[in-house]
Parts: sequence; structure tokens; C-alpha cells
Amino acid sequence: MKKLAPELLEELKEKKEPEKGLPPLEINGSLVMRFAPNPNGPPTLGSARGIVVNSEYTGRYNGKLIIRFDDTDPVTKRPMLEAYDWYLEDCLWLGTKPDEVIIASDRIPLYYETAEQLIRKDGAYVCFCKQEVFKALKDEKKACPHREQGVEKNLGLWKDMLSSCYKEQEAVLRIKTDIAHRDPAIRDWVAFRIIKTPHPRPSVGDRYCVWPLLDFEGAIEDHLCGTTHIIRGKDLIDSERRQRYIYKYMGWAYPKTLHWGRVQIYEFGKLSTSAIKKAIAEGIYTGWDDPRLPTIRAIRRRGIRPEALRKFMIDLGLGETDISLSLDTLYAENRKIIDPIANRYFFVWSPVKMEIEDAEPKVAKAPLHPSRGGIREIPVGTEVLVCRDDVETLKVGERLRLKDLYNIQITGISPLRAKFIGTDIDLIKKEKARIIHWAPTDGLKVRVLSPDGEYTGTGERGIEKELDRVVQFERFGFVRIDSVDDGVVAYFTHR
RNA sequence: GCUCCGAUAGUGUAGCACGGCCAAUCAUGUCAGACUCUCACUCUGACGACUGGGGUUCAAAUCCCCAUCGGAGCACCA
Repeated sequence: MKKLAPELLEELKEKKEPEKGLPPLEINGSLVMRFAPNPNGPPTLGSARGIVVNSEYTGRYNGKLIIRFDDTDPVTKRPMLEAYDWYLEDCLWLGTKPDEVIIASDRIPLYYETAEQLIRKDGAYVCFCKQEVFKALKDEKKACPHREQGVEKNLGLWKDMLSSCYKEQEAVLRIKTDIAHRDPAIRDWVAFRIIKTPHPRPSVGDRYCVWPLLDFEGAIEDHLCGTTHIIRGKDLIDSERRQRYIYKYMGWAYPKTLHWGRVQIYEFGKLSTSAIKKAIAEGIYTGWDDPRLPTIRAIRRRGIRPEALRKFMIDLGLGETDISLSLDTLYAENRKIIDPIANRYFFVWSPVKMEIEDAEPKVAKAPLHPSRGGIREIPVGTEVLVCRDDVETLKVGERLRLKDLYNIQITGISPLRAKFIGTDIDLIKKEKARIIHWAPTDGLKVRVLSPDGEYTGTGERGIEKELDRVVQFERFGFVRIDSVDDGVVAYFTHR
């Protein structure tokens, strides 16, 4: 068959292995996609999905990827200056370098230009209605008095808006849609409002007092950027219907859209960016990379590999169903990468000292990795440290083995004492006795920061040589060695 | 209230646009066993789902209707 019809074989393989993660994209000509975050906080796991999926597609189809900062709200979702770079950093970490970076707050004049054109086409009008008044009219499918005030008047009023003639809340520019549209969400929506708070970016500052809302800014940008495909949350599904009015007035072609549902991560529950910001300020979290947070920076600091995160995100696929997922799958993915390369070490949490009678001081030789070779040497005297968890289940008379050291028999619980009873591992195997790990009494002070708290204890020497690497603390889990200055600080990866 | 979506095992997904090959895929999880000087890794096996009700049809996870449940929008937030 290989000889007769290799292409058939190929086809067979493809049929058997359909697109596991992302569905194929319908493309006419070229592909341009964008990832459009608001930099009001650092990238989260949710952002990672956007970065990964968009870049996966542009990579697959040789398209162009744009990162666009939708930072047009200086107040409610005020951008954070550091976050712009954080996004770029995290993109790189995830293996993606956007082909172009666009910052909306740099391009306000472009939006003004389109706004004016829309007014000239009688597709937008300046409205002075109070919010509640307009809502009441809208709910009854009734136009407000400003809707038909005429193009010339609108142009004048728009100029006045731009020249700061009005206060906040006093005037807005609305897009004329269909005031009787069956879906109230579509009726004459607001495109620009007045904000006098300066923008946090120094280069922008108080230059503008009229700011576009997302639906307007996004609509114009997607056209200017030549976006062919948009993937966004289904909470923005109405955006398309709203934005299409602009596209119709301007004679533009609307990009293809795809949506995904809301993601809830089991381990983190619902943490909003603003809530986290507050908690950090109050000192509840140590910072945006606190291991308890669902930010990319935190995940990275914990030693999750970007390839694992990518695969995890791609396997989620593209569904409009809301999903609530557990990170177990991500951890399993990461373990596959990390387990073959992570060196093993002993770390004893909540250590308890154990005295061993009849023991000769010696140097334990333990493998650095169960299958890759390499040896670590740990000198021991007549005392070792073991975990309180283990001690709590010990009984006097019980025989067990200190891993990679020798066999002992418990002679007392408090204080904890044991006696040396030989080095032969077979004895332990025959008795199916336990094997526990231990640490030398003069080991390193180790702190492990994990999503569910902090573990402190003692680790064997040598860990300090693994700075910035992921290792496995035997019978504990994987950790990334974060610092070794004053004792070791490790970030918990997963079990 | 008005307008949209969506619903496959504990979780996430494949299959659904062109009904039969689906007593339903893969991954993760859980349990049991093997291996192992780690409660890790690996291996083996088991567990486990088409939301419900009608209809169309020789045949429905796939098409239609209703119900239920879940989500979103109706902001001068993104």
C-alpha cells in the first residue's frame, strides 16, 4: 500500500487523527488576527488562552498576529503602566512574538476621524440625554430629540465636545443603529464619552477628553489592522451586531468571528483583577506572581513550562460552552516534561529530630534521578530529621528504611529514637516495610511557597546549586528553586 | 422584562454543518494491580457520558419542536 498509494495512507492517518484541539479556520487569502487585552493588570491564564490560540492559528496558517492594547478607559479599567511590558514578556515566554504592537491610546485621532465621517453620513449624533432618560426612551423603542438634529448641527456639537466645552456625563456620541431593534442591546449605543481624568501613559496624559468605548475603538482598529478573524469571549457576541452598523456606513467588510465561553478555574475560583489588586495592596498576596494567583507570572515562577500551558490551552479547543476546569490536566502535561529532567532531593517539612543508636557516621549516596544517573552525597552523623507526618504514624518496634541510607527500628517516639539494624535493602523489601526520606541535621533551611500555604523545613545540601531550576522534593512534589540567598526559597509546581 | 447563546463520563474534549461504520474518541481523574530504595515516573486493568420529553426517519448524539438547566448582553467597563 505504501508503494501503490502513499497519499491514501497519508489520508488515512489524517482521518484517524482529526484536529485534536483547534478546528481548522476558513480562510480567504491571508490571515490577520489580533489579541486585544486591556493592560489594567498582568496577563492571566485567561489571557494565555488568547495568546496561545491566536498565535497557534497565525503560526499554522502563516498569518499575522497583532497585539493591541485596548486602553481607552482611564478611569474604570485604568491601565497599569507596567502591564504593557508584562504582556509582551509573557507572550515571548509562551513562545510568541507578535508581529505588531498597537496601543489604542496612541491612535485616538484616527478614531476622531472616523467619528466625523460617520456624523457626515448621518450615522452618529451627539446626545445630551441623561443616562436614565435615554434608557427609558430606548426601552420603549423611542428616539430621543437629538437623534434627528441634523448632520450640520452634529458636526458643530462634536467639535464642541472635542474642544472640551462640556463636562463629563453631559454629552456622548451615539451610533445610529435601529432604535426599534428587537434586541435592546443594539439600539443606538454610545461610541464616545467625556473623561477628564488624564490617561496614565505620560505620552498621552490629558491630551484627550473624549474617549471611545470598546465597541467603537475595536471596530475601527479591526478594520485598520486588516483583521480577518476575531476570536473573543462570547460576552462580546453582541459587539458584532453593534459594530456592523459602523461597517455598513463605512462600506467595510466585517471579519469572521469565533467565540469562546467563560472559563472558571477550579483551583482559583473567581478572582477579578481589581480584587487581586486590592488584596496585593493590603498585603494579602506578595505580588502579582504570588503562587496563589492565576497570573502567567505566577505560573511561570512556579516552574510550569510554557509548552505545557500551550498544549493545555489548545486542547481546550474553541467552544461557546462555559467551562470550569481543574489545573490537574495542566499539571499532568507539565509533569511529562519535567519528570524526566528534574533532579531529586530530600526536603523534610515540619522536621523532627531522630537519634539513631549504633549508627556509624557515613556519607549517603543517593541518585540524582531514578533513571538518569548522577549521585548526590549526603554526610550524616548519628541524628537525622524526618517529617512529622511520618512520625505521627510510627510505632515503637517498627522497622523501616531511611531512603538511600540504612534500615532502622524505632525504639521511642518522644523523644524520637531508633537504632541501626543494617544496610540490606532486601530486609525491608521482604517485610514490605516503609521507606521514608530524611535530611541531615545541618541541612539547608528551606521554605516552599505553594498555592495552599507555606511549608518550612530542612533540605539536603546541593539544592542551592539548582537555582531557577525545577527539582523534585521526594515524596513532596516538584518545586522551582526561586532563591538561595538566605536559605532556600522554592515555589511549588505540583505533585 | 427584552434579546442572544450553549448543553457528550468527576473535569476538559472528539463525533454533530453531509443521520447508519457511535452499545460513542482522547486526555485527565478515581480505584485496583505490576514495577520501583519517593505517596513521583512507567505499565496493565477497571470505572464513567449523549440533560429530559415529543416528533421526522427503515435508522438520531447527530435533523425539528417543547421543556429544564447554565451563561451572556440590554453601561458614558473592557
